[in-house]
Amino acid sequence: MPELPEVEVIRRGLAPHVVGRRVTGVHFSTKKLRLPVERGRMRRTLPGAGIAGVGRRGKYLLLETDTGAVLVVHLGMSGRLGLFAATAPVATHDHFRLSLDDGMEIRFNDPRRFGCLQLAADREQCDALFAELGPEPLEEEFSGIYLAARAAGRSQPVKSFLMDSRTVVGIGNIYASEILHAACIRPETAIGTVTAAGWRRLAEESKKVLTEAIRQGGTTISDYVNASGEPGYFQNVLQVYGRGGEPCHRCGSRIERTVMAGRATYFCRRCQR
DNA sequence: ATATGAGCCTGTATGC
DNA sequence: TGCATACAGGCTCATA
Repeated sequence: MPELPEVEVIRRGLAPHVVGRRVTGVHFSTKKLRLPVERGRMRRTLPGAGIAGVGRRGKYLLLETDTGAVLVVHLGMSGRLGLFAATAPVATHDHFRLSLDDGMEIRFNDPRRFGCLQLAADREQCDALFAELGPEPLEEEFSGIYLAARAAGRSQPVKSFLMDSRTVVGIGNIYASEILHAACIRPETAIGTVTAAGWRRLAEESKKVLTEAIRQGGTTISDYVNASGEPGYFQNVLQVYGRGGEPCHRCGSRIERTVMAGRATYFCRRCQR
């Protein structure tokens, strides 16, 4: 479900309600997630800790405590993170609940269980988890120059390259199609052939598309909701994703749908070269 | 090294 | 109504 904008919207929604609160308990489902959940360690570490901040790295959400420990949450395809009254009924697929001292709970719900929960003892362990990750797309270091340098001498399709978290974090299947359309570049273009101007447009449009998606509260196709349970609005302004057969808003040609590396891919043959 | 496909799971929509 | 199939926002591993 969530790409960078959705995780960022959840982060911003959660932070004002949980920073400064103290953890009073943790509860788990018995189901396994994509990675093993260290329930014992979390039970020993989290209760009593204060929440010092809510961070984000790519699609990972970070619950930072005043003991230095960081709870790292990834939502996978279908994960949700929300704030609920502790008295609210527990839902199917609620895999983790973090009880707070004001009677609220942060709940992680994930039907497909592609998400994961990890506990880093300190900042160093946390950074180690992210050692392979590329730059944040909204940071200055993410630029056309950077992309061109990373792509030099390689022949991967540009869509796969953009979706590779080692290239840049946070860009998933929806935003990859949207960014490529905004930059007028075909998804299958070999990265070795993209021009300097093309890379500059890709970096710029990545920033624009992701920023606007955050402003719109993310993209809700079927089930994404923010920390308060509300949908986003960016789906209403998607230019290509999910619009196969419909006219391009820019040139009127039919948007095409193909499959690349097993993922639905949308583009306009006329606008994107 | 690099590129694709399978696999991890459940839920929903579609067609027969 | 039931059943089979396809597909879904991510990521990792095996295989070519």
